[in-house]
Amino acid sequence: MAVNSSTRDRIVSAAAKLFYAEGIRAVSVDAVAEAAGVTKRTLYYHFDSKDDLIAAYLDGRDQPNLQLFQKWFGETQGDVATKVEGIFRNLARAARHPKWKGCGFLRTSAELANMPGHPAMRIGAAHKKKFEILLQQSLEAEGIDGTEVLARQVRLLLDGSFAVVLLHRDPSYMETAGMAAASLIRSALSSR
Amino acid sequence: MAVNSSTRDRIVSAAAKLFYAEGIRAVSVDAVAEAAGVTKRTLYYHFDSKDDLIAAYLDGRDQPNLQLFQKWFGETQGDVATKVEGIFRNLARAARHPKWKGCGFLRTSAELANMPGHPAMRIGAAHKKKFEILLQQSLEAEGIDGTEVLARQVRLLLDGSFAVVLLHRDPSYMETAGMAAASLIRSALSSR
DNA sequence: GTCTATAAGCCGATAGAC
DNA sequence: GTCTATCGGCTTATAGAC
Repeated sequence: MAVNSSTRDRIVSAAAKLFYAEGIRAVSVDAVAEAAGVTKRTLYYHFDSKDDLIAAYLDGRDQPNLQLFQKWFGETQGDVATKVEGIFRNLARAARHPKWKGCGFLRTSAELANMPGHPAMRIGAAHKKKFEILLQQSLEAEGIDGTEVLARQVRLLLDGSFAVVLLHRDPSYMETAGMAAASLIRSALSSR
Repeated sequence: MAVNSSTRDRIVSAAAKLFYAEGIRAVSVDAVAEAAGVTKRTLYYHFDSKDDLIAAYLDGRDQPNLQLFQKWFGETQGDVATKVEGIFRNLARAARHPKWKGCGFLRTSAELANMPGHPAMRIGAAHKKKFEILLQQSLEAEGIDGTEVLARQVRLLLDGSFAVVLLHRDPSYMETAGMAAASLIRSALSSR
């Protein structure tokens, strides 16, 4: 029979909360199991290893995060530069929440930098690439040239703002990044 | 009498190599002591705690890193936009080295995100701020307006490229970031 | 599928000798 | 200032019962 998926989901949910709040290597499998209300043995029934659990954590964040960015882009009124700037403005608002701890994908990749082939690295890279492609498609719809490079640059500003704000705890950097992104997009718009 | 500083230096040097290569929490105090050729008790004579050692590691990287950036900026021929782009080009070259693992300051801040008041966070923030100020001064010398915002934007692109290249292992993002930085600077130059 | 119990070893940090 | 020896606790992961 199929596994009890609600137990698995509870474990992933507890892992996500703890890994994001404390960091991957700072959180033990014991702590995840306890937070999920299961024994460690049950956790190891559903996941082969802690590495497997880390991968499941990031995999579960992929679609929700992308949808949030799309929501922020879609609900901002204005041209495409303003809509992209809206992503950064919303991100700055999110970063002011006391529980905000940067980007889980980037923080995990920083922590697992000594394991380049780790499944979590592959999932993180794919997630970020999807964001880039969504961005590129939005830019392309405006008839802009060189959208691949432009989408990469906006994405560099986005990930830069995650890193910088995590270090300084000053979300205004996200608004600065949004201005830079809008400026780069407007340069491309004006040379159509 | 003064402590034997060469022993201390050997410990910091061993810590730097290991923390950068493997990550902070992945490296034990035992491993650092062994790599430095001292016992753990000697290490704890020179440092109060592992946290103290982490701070010493980052503190030791502050000036060398800043001087490297200044060297790359200074040796690149051209206007200030081209010179800044030179930093990114040199960084891309460095990132192609197999031992490159991103920015030690950013990776440490990602790993210690759950300890905002950690001495290492303060040292990292100060280091990055110094880079921003050096950049701002170079831009100001060209008679550019709004150099504070511009220096922040270039720095966001720099730290973004550290994060992105660490995840994708594709140093070409650094050249893309350098193009964006040069583009933003040229916009400011042309409106003098 | 979930439990209790435990393996086997590593963790940061310390006591006390010299 | 550096050593040997060790503390108490936590680490990932597994054995075997139900």
